[in-house]
Amino acid sequence: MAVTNEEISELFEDMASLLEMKGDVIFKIRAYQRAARTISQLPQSLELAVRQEQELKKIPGIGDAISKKIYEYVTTGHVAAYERLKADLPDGVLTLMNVPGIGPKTAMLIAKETGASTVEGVVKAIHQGRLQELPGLGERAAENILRHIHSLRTKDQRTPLGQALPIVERIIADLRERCPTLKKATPAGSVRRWQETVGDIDIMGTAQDPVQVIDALVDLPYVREVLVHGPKKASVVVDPGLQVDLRIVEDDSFGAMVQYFTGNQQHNVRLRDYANRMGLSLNEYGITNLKTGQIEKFADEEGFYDRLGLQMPPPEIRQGLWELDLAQKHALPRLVEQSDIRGDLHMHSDWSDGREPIEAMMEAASRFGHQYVALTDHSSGRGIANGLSDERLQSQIKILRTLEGFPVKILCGSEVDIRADGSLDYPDELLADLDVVVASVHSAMGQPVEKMTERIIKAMHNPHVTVIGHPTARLLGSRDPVEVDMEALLQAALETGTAMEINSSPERLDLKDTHVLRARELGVPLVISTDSHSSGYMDKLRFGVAVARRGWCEPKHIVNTMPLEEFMAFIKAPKSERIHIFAGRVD
DNA sequence: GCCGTTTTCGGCCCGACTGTTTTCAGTCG
Repeated sequence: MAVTNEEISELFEDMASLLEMKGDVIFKIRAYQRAARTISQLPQSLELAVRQEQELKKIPGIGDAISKKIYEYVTTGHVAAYERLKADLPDGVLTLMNVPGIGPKTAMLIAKETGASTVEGVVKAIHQGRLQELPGLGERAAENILRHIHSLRTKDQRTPLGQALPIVERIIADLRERCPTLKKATPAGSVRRWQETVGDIDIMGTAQDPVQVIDALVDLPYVREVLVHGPKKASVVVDPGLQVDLRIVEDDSFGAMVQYFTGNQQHNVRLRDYANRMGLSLNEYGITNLKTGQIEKFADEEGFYDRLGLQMPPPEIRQGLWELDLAQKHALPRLVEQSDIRGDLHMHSDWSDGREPIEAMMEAASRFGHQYVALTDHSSGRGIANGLSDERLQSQIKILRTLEGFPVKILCGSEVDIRADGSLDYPDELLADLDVVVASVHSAMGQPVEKMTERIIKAMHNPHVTVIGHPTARLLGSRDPVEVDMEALLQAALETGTAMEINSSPERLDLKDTHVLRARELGVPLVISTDSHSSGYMDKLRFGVAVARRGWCEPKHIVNTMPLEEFMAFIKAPKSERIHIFAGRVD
């Protein structure tokens, strides 16, 4: 059975909770929590690392004891220390912690004193008045617990970035319109880090009249509920049900504040640890000299990091992994930017399921500033998407080859279905006429992992397949990714010279950030495409660029940053040679 | 349990909020 990093991360998170219940040393507990959070965002599967006998201790926050436990879990399926802890404590204590407001201490107290081991048991204990009598708890606490039980912590209460970002932009625009004194305004938190989903929205600003801005937020027509309304801070819930926190701060502490609220938490923990060793203490107001007690303020983040002798890491890679080590050496990578992208290799016209004619798409691509663009309408297997028959594809190719009047170089392409058995929808002779072939899975998504992996790898071995489109076929919040051995796909991509797509569509973001980081490590060619179905969609490119940045990609890691001539040479070369061309770029 | 520009021992991020407390513990981000 495959062991996922997520599973291992949860195990250590649980171990930390159990240790806290037992009243163990807080620093040991923190160590487990740190390890858990680091593991949840690692690019590479720990199972694989163990099997390849790699050194786990190189991972920050993982030392002797934890690496041994990882080894134990991967090889035996359980961790003895964890089982012992669980056996020592009342049943169900971990379940109780699913209620917001109930942490390890309270869970332990409730389980021990009331015997409740389920959420229902807690409700019963409250109705019987037994919970209220416990030391440290009272009527208010019981009321809060009851209220929170209705909004149980579940994993999927996060909002896709694609939905959150337009809301942020609208709020900032509306505040600007209503408050002339609003100076700076920027999102912080997971939005600024371009995380694929966000829990809430943080906005930081400076203004001559903070009250005016705070009041303006509270009065916005799409504010559904006001949670907090103070002179410098407000928290509201806006229409689709998303919490927005706005803070207005003094100009001179804006840098420290934005840094603090951008996180992520792991990054901040490591940064403050690092600062402590310099005799400095960090908080959201500035940098304090521990000896003199003097506080320095910072109007911008660059100054803040600079005071610590660090290069400022882009928000997307503030992950608490290795960014601070590189920042210290002033050796952070120059991450890819939207302006580096020279072409879009995945889009549809009204020949299949796009909404606009070819000409409109080409006009938009030209306006966007692309040097080249591939039209990739669906293949015949996508009946529902009005996929092109062999004959229609042939006539489309003819039209595209003679289309004139666009500054952008037009490439003939197709998004061809990878059928359930790994064969493709078009014969090889037809595929050979195309410049760019994006091969994607759109059907039989429930296949077991071995079959799905084999299926996609078979498509990679086709000499005409340029790119694998949205490799896991997930739809954020609505469709789980297909089960596939990503490591095997990436290895096959290397062997066959096939590129992997970063699909920029905000509901896909597929490959995802951690896959991209792994692909980058291995040297797999990556492509950032939009999968546009209308001309207005092309600017979704920024989402794909953000995923690439979260995967630490520089321009050289992305195939479609190549200028036209270089790109044409790349796709004209046989696949077996492409990986060498690409590697020459990366070295 | 982890880690090293002061340390292989002795430190370990920081503050806000809440509800329960008369000075703090627990939870959260």
